[in-house]
Formats: sequence, C-alpha cells, structure tokens
Amino acid sequence: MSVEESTADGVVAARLNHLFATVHPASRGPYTSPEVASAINEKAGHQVLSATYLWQLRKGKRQDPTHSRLTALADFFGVSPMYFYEDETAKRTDEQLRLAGALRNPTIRQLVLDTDGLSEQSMTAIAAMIQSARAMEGLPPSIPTAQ
Amino acid sequence: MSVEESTADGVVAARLNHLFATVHPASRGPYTSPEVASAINEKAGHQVLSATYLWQLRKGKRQDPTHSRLTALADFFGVSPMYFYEDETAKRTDEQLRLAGALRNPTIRQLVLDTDGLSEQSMTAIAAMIQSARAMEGLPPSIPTAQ
DNA sequence: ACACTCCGTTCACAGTGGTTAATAGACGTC
DNA sequence: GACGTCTATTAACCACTGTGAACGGAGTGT
Repeated sequence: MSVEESTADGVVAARLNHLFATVHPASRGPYTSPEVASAINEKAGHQVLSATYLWQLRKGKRQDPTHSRLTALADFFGVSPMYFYEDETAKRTDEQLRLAGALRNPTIRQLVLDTDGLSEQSMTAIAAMIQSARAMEGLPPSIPTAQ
Repeated sequence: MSVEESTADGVVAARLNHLFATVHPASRGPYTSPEVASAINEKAGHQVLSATYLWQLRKGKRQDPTHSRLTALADFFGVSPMYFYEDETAKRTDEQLRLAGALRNPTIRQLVLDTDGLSEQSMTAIAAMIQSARAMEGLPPSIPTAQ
C-alpha cells in the first residue's frame, strides 16, 4: 500500500527548511545538508543520518523519519523536538483549549478524578445537577461540543 | 543534549508501559495493545500501526518508531509527544496521567466544560454529590492526589 | 581552458521499521 | 469437555526508511 499522498504530511519538510533558513550564524549563510549531516554524525560518534537522506527529508521525498533522527536534527538546530510536532499539537480544538483552561482549577481536577469510575447513570445525574447550578447562576444551559 | 541517548535502550518502551499502566478509566483495567491499536486506526481512518508492532514497542523489541506513529500514540493517551523524549523537563505527574485517562470519556469532558464558570459554592455541592455516588457504588471516598 | 572542490540531485540497493498469519494460553460459557 | 473469544508471543515476510555511489552544475584558482 503506497502512502505517498495519503497522509497530509510534509510538515517535517516545511519545518526542517525553516530551520535551515533561519538557524545559522549571522556571519554566514544557511548550513548545507552535508554540513549538518557531518556535524550530527561527528558529535554522535557514529553515523546517524546521511546527507542524501537529509536532503530527501527537506524535499519531502522522505516523510516519516524515526524518533532518533528527528531528535538529532532538533538537537543540532538547538530547538526542542517538539518543534516538529507543533503542527499536530497546535491543531487543538476549541474544546481542548477550554478543557485545559478549566483544568487549571484544582477543584475541577479533583472532581474529574472522583467522577472517573462512576457509572454512566451517576454521571448523568451529576450532569443534571450541574445544569441546575448553571441555571441558578444565570449561565447558559450547556455548550454543545462536536466529536 | 547528547544525540546517542535519544535511542537509549528502552526509553520508549518504559514510557509507553507507564502510559498503559496509568492512563485508563478507573472503572476498568489498563487498555490492551489490540485495543489501543484499533482505536488509533479507527480514529485515523486508515491503518497507522498494528497491535503486534505496538506490543513489540512495549517489549522493547522495536525501539525507534517513526514520527507519525509516535504522534498517534501520544495523541491516544492524551499526552504530548514530548513525553517520549529523554530530556523531557516537566515530567507528568501521575495525577496528570489519571486526568488524561478520565478525560477520554466524552461525558466527563462535557461535565468539566459545564462546571467551569460555576461558583465554588456550587462546585462544593457537586463534589458532595459525587462523593455520595461513589459511596453508593462502593468506590473509595476519594482518590488522594499527590500534588 | 583545465583542474579542483563542493553542493544538489538521482537511483539502485541495503537495512530495518512494521505487518500478516499463525500458535499458544487464559477466561468465560454452553 | 468442547467451543468461542480474547490477548500475548513468535516468525516469516514486505514496504519504506535510509545509504552509497554516482553525475551535472556552479564557483574558484591556475
């Protein structure tokens, strides 16, 4: 099964090229692929990746590098490996963002932990009580969520 | 820091097993490898990884998964891909992992969103109701949080 | 012009990440 | 006991990641 075009990737290529374009000494131009590959291999003391492969990654001809090679590249450019994942993580839904906000409240965190394990029946009852509380405090009934 | 430690023996395996052990609903035991693989593939709409391969990762028989599969796993367990990296700075507490497990339940997610914005007084009342429900269902009063 | 060097690019192939199929064991149930 | 269903485990594969060896082109020095 060819995965050539199925996964909307290319994010690695884009991020890599951005690193090449931006991360280099002000006194000189961007690093070249062989330069970076050599530096990485030299520092590691063994071959981590080839210049050819690095070039293929930049061109998007190879799209799914392994954990270790991505780490080495992030390391060379002095960024967190997270840099290559930002896209996927950044596509958090509004719901996730609101969840993160709500969970900063210790009371709510404890509430979640205590609710976990209850039957769906109990959860429904609790949800109803929350709706009552919302009504009493003049809040809108419920915010519908997708998914 | 050092490149060679990125593939240090069993880092991925250890982290993965900790996720399996920690991130699951309180009402049931840990997820199985086939369960997780199926859930990931189903959500993606195409095959991302096999149950066998996931098992091999857990056992340390395969150590260097690709970008995409590592992302899928982190996503399933509700943690950042950063979790699998050696030089991870802010290690997740078990509380956070238990939260992640609970939040896989849509009902609980909705409950959190609806609770956010309520007065502390209402929250206290809701917390009390949850404790009653726990008692009725024979669960321990409250799960202490390490913090 | 010529030689030299370095980079980008291509391509066939090597190596390994990842899959499929099959077996054995655990658990429930009829 | 026998059957069905689930998971763990193994081994034989396959596809894709990753490599080495080229070739062409651009710059540099003679």
